[in-house]
Amino acid sequence: MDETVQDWERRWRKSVLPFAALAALGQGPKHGYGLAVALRDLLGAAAPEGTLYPLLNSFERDGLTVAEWLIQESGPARKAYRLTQKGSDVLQEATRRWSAFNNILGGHANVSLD
Amino acid sequence: MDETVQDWERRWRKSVLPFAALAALGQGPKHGYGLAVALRDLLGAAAPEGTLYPLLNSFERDGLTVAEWLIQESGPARKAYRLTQKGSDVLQEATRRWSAFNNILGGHANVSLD
DNA sequence: TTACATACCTCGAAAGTCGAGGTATGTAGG
DNA sequence: CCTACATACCTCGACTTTCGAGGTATGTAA
Repeated sequence: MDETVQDWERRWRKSVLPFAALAALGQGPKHGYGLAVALRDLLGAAAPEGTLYPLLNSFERDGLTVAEWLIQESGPARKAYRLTQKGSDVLQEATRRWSAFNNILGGHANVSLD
Repeated sequence: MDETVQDWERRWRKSVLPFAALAALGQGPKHGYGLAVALRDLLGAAAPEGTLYPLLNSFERDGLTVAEWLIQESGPARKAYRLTQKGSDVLQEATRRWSAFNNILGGHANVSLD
């Protein structure tokens, strides 16, 4: 809201981006640019491409996604990323943890995150 | 749960730690070691000291906390960190965003984070 | 032909992470 | 007395991550 919090935009984005990207991919395969657009809608702020593409590479490196080149009749080729089973598992676990920590933040501090 | 998710322990900790630390300080002033213990209870995993102390320094740098040395009659001196008004504001905003994104993860995807 | 949207990427400086190690005090056990 | 452990702080350096800037290319609309 006010500029007090502005300094934390960066930190917030850092924290939320990997999970937001995973969640967006969980709704169906997406290519880099399409994911950037989806994240802009989801988070209200653009994810820098210099962050997004290395992040997608790390997803592949960790076996969370597989990528496939889609050649179009018109326009540049697209590299589409699809969640693997492992990617789905991680997303589900991340969702569980996010929710658990949300309860802690909300004051129900007797919830464990183990 | 299983080892599939194990790789994401590090990423999860990275994401959650700044907020968990801020939330823990929101329940009252703490010194570094005490915060480490509180976080171990809260997150079920120890925050490395090599991460925690630089993080606390960044809190001070950003004006989220003020520190005060407490000399004890017995035992080593403690450096206690207390949230500033700005720190409180940031914690409140972070809590709001965490919750909003939790709704998105939970499937209520029409919630905005702006 | 200028501009913008789509679509990919790299580079390099800056920032952050974190295991290892260092310093010091107090307590408990052998 | 020596060892070990808990408390309590910190730095160092290798590593990873971030991200603004820049580069390449296609298609559309003014």
